[in-house]
Amino acid sequence: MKLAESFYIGGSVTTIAKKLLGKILVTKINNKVTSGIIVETEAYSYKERGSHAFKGLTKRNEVMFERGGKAYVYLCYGVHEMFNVVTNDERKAEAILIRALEPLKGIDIMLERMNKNSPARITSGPGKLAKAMGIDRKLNGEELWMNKIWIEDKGIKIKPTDIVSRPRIGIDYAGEDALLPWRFTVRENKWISKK
DNA sequence: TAGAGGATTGAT
DNA sequence: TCAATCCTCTAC
Repeated sequence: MKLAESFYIGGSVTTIAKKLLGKILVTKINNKVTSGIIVETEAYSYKERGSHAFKGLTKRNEVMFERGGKAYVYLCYGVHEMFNVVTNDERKAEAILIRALEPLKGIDIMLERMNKNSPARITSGPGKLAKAMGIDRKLNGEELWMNKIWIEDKGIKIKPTDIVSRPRIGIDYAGEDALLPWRFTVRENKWISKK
């Protein structure tokens, strides 16, 4: 079952970021289906400096200001596409960066996209999982209950005690907001990014 | 219209 | 530790 629009509305962005752990992200790009269990997320809000939305609406981040349940995809460092899930109501710009997956379906397709022979760590990082899943900026603004990219409510059950909270990665410019423990991972999962 | 820099990655 | 690489955003 695809998660409905209501999943993405009406909870704090950190609560939804935690609820996304264990869910399944699925893409169908050029008729190729790939999927993976979400094992790492980061929450971003217009209220804090770590977020693209902090300084207000721009052409790049306008999807963040729309109603929750859409994909926000942008180019980072001119090299990598990043996939985010937009949450909550219009104007309350919040989004969740999907940072790591445990591959499920279409692993052969992922290997081909990544030019790799082994699936080890193939989706352990936001840039890598976007590429492996075939996600690019053409999906920016796409609703997550249509037929290109969606999230399913099965996967694995994550107990609250199995969720680890830490500061987010790569946002030193955010000052003390960089210390917010808004990065969530499944405890001891081998697919999470970095160390 | 120019200049700076980034929610990363992989190689050195 | 560092380069790749291309937008976006800001300031002039």
